[in-house]
Amino acid sequence: MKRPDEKLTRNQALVFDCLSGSEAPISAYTILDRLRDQGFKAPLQVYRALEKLTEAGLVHRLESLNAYVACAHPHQDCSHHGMTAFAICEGCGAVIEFHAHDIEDALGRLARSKGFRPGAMTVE
Amino acid sequence: MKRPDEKLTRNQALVFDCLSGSEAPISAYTILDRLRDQGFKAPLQVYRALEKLTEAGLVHRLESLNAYVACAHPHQDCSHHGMTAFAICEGCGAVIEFHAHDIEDALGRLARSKGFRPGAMTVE
DNA sequence: CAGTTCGACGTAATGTTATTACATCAATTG
DNA sequence: CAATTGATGTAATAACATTACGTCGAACTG
Repeated sequence: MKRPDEKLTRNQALVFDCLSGSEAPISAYTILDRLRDQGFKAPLQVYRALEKLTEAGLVHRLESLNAYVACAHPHQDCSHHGMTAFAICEGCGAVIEFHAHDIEDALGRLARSKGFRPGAMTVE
Repeated sequence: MKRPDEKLTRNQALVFDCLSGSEAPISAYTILDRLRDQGFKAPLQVYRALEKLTEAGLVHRLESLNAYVACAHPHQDCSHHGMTAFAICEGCGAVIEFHAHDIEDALGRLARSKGFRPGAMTVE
């Protein structure tokens, strides 16, 4: 998997590679454990990296799992895509990521009709 | 708010009433604190009740908040409704719960087209 | 260059959310 | 009655996440 490491710091790159190399979503503490050999010692090192990567659209958080996954198409900028939806296999943990603009629009309209201004959307 | 307490045990009824009486979603530990006067002492008392109430469709878990909320229309049986979607105010925490069958169907079709058989859906 | 600011980092401690393990008790049922 | 089942009580622990505080180095600014 390609890694757009242009502006990534060392910690961010390590976390991103760890996620990219994982078949299924993994938790922050799993990442921590896997990066102990690279010098990681504290959760914060992972969480700080995850925060930046998520902001950059390179990583997504799966709310229903408390786990993280590398973006399936990091060349595009997911952070500009509005909603990202995930299909998650309850058996093996495999994740399919997709963008459905029609669904996003429909949800946005529904929310607005209730007086909400859509910020983030979670669809899993 | 009406409470369909037919088959609820004491603990389940207490937890349900606590959620029903709350404006915004609250965490399991907040529930625990609010029920200390009623004899609650351990997280498990809350989690066990939440599990049953959720199964019964009387309570929903908001994955993005790690919090719980009473069902907005417990007379219907949400557990038979497939997807339940939530609009959550980032400012005040107010929640609107709604069912959107067209969106549910569209998501289901998308998931199936990727080889998934839809189990649970989270839309927030 | 000196001084300042700012972002990333290191470390420790703590806070929050959820589960496991094990014992008890009451109601049902064969 | 014996056996099973489901709800409960209590304690301990696991899993996930944040706060607090100090250091360092790069980039800007005078």
